Amino acid sequence: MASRPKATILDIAREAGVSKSTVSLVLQGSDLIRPETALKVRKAIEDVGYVYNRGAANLRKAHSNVIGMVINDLTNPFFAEMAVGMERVFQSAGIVPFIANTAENPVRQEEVLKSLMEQGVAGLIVSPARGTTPGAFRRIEMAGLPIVFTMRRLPESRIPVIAPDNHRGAWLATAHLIGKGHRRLAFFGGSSDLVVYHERLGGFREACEALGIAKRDTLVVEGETSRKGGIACLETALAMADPPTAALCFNDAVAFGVMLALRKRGLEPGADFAVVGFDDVIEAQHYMPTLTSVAVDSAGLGERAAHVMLRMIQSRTTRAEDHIGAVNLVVRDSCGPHRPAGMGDAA
Amino acid sequence: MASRPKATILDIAREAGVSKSTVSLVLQGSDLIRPETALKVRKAIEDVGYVYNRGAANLRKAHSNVIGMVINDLTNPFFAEMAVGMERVFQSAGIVPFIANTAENPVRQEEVLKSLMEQGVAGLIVSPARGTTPGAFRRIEMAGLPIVFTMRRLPESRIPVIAPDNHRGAWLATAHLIGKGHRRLAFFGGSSDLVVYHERLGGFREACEALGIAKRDTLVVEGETSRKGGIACLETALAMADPPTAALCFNDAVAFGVMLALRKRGLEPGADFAVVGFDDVIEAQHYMPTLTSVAVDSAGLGERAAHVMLRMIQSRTTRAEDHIGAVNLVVRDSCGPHRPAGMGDAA
DNA sequence: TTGATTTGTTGGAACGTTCCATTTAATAGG
DNA sequence: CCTATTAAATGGAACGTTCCAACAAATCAA
Repeated sequence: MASRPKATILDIAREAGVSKSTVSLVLQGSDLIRPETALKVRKAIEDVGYVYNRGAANLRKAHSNVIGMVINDLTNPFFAEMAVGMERVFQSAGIVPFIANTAENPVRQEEVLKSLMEQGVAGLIVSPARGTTPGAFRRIEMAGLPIVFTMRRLPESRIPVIAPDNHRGAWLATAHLIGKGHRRLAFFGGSSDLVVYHERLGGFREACEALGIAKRDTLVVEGETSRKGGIACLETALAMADPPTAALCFNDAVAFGVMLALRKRGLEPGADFAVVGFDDVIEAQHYMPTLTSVAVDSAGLGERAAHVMLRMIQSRTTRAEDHIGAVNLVVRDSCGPHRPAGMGDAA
Repeated sequence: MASRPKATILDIAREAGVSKSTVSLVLQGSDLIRPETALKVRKAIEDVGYVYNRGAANLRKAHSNVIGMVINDLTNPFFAEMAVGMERVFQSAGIVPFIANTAENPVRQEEVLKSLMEQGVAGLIVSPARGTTPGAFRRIEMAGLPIVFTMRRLPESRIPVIAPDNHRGAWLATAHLIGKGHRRLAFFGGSSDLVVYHERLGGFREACEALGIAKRDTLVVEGETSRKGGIACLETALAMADPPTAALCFNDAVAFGVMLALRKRGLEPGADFAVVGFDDVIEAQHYMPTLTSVAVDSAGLGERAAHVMLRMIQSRTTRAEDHIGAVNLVVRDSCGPHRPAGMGDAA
């Protein structure tokens, strides 16, 4: 039913008794058209139920108003927060972000990128899936399409990156744990095929060294970056001879998993074992106990990425500087009481 | 830099020494082409860094392989879970879903829908923003574009809906609370401009009536469908003369807010006040206490929606039947231990 | 040999826009 | 009254694909 053969600009022209060029001008809001004519045209547009065909338009002007946002894990609230930040700035620039999920699957990522490019997006904001091959973005770069990475960076690539200061964040968190008196520390979750992993782990290691924790009192357990991964990490750690008493987790999801596993063993997070997360997703302040975490300002990073992208599009360049976002440690309850509450920040 | 004037099918033809028609055939994987020719062409494609222009193609065949998914709140994990379900089925059908967020803003929704249509999507899966005007989808229907609603339905619309059995879910949850011995019940969160709200509230009311709770022992507090909304609802309720001892919440986010607010007042969710959520997002099983909630099988609903959409596209119809998904109550700890515990004395 | 058939390949006309160059109409200057 | 100037509207040639009708070469039937 319905499905008449789709109105075009010519149908409108006929309906309004003008030429297609006039209609086109009206559609673009040109002031070369007499207001009354424009009105007549707009009415016709409404009448025939016209929908603009951007594909056809792009054929001539190649100036799409959509950018693609490719995310490795949509179910991580972190990315949703970031997306919201981006949308804020894109909206006011009249451009629409389409989001696509790769579910951490490089093959899927390839498909999604292909589709987005074919669709003629003006730019790409990507958080690459784990295991992305180095050459995966060559075609996009060759096409001269603006692209920025968020959160993750690829080993050799020259593509600009917007990411938090992972090194410093990990350093701060580790120092906090040591300041609490812990002497046997662990780093939980993540895997070494991620550059971020090395950054965070590096911060952890340096802080340990600088603050006098011997390397042999330090434990690193790789694992999935999810609650499940966190649970597994804790199990592994507690099975060791001289188990750690505190852990910095690769991200909040892992931290939640760790706390969960502690509870299941009858241990109290904070009192019996200190845990710090990374990302400071909204849930962090709602957990029991509330989670001390490295806040990375996800929405802010999203906004920043969007701005960088806009600038790249405007100046039609494919280069831009990296941007390392400030981080700060939000101290809550998951590392035990830190003095009488009162001037705490855990809101 | 870079940005050579973009290779087209003709450049490939020249490079490979064949005609553009041949290239086109190769791109479509036609078996009318001699394998060695195809190989030659594919090599040329690689060499010139060609990217297919789907806009141009659609000009002729109008057969896009993307569908748009428009959701009202990307930060609600519920939708992420649903999106993942959809993606699963779409992927195997070779179609790519693009997700766009409306942030519960009808104006934004309008823009997003417009953009998606202009882009020539093959169909639309929409969870309408609150306050969507009745006519918002007229143009889409006029265009004969397949569209299905998820989760929410519009008052008068004939657009097919995929949603959980809200009425029954609320009924079950309410019955559970009453079975626990509660006699003064509240319904927290949501607002009456949502059809879902009336469905859930309806289930709540009917259960109360059927199980002998007088209407005056029943409290309904509208509010935002977020943690913040939940907090506000609880404050309001506890300020009443004869406060309720249990609440069914519009969704899990509200329930989390309520539990939070209880804690802040020194009350223990489950023991001092029972709360039930709706949606059963993953977090529900990780909270302290774990949240009793109505599981709606979000991923399953996503899959179902995707299937319906595929069928609509194939049979090029714009009609389909509603689908009401089964629900079931997942009992956890937020309503207290299983014995008919002490009620009464709140606040 | 000749015509018919099959197998690969190809030119050209769409598709719905934009935009340049032009035309037409109206206004002003002399 | 004629010519410049300005304002408003227009025709037509792109843009990068698909697909139909047509073609050439090779194979087959007689």
